[in-house]
Amino acid sequence: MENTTYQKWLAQLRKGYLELCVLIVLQRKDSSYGFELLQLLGNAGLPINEGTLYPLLNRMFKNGWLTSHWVTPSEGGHPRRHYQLSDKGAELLPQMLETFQLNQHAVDVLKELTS
Amino acid sequence: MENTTYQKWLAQLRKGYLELCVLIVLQRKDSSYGFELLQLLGNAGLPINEGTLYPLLNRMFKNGWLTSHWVTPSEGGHPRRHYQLSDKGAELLPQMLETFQLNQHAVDVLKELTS
DNA sequence: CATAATACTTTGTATAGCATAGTATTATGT
DNA sequence: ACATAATACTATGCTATACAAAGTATTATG
Repeated sequence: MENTTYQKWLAQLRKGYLELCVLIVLQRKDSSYGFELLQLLGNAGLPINEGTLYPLLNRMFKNGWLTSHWVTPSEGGHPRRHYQLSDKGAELLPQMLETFQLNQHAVDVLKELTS
Repeated sequence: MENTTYQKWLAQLRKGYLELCVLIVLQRKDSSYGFELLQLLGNAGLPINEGTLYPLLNRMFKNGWLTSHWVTPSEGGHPRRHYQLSDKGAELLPQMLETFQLNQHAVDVLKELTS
């Protein structure tokens, strides 16, 4: 239990960050769906909870950052809810990336501080 | 109001991140207090709300990441609550920095994805 | 025919950033 | 002497998100 507060901190650090990651993937892949993103991000070193991703996709859709449609796979299987970047999402992504990189830069600046 | 959801996202992205920044500053400066951190981070491009920073310092103290003592400035002025890195905080900081940089790396990996 | 895998939904909990208001002391200008 | 600004910290209420856990439904497998 030694690093419980660290684990809690980790969950906080992921706020906002996960949305950025989803936007990046959807820009690269054109279209994807929840279960695939779950595996894709997991394989990229970002294991993400079902109960995190699905509500997150829903929020991003409601915010107008994504468009969505249901797809029934021709090869059979459970219907999938596919998501794509909307115009708004495509406009937002570079802003978010810039902010993310500015944060990275600020950390580097602070590390140069002298007492 | 066009980017209200972007502003909300920004607030989310700072979660966890601000704590990391405070830890970095305290490692470099040995000791600091709320009002000074407010200005220091502001000057480094991270304007931070009073109502964000003071509770944040309190939480970090309660988590055992910081030690604290009150200082009455010899030159006069309002008493200041000084904070320093605790052993636990000093142990946590490199872990957090690594996580933060891994996140940066994951973003770079995702940007290399091909459809 | 039971089980696992695929795929999405819903509910409840904890936490953090922020806005706002409040308290208190010292310095400054007239 | 007195109002105002600057310094410095505290407290309250709101909103939003990550996660755990449980639930629903379909298809594939042994």
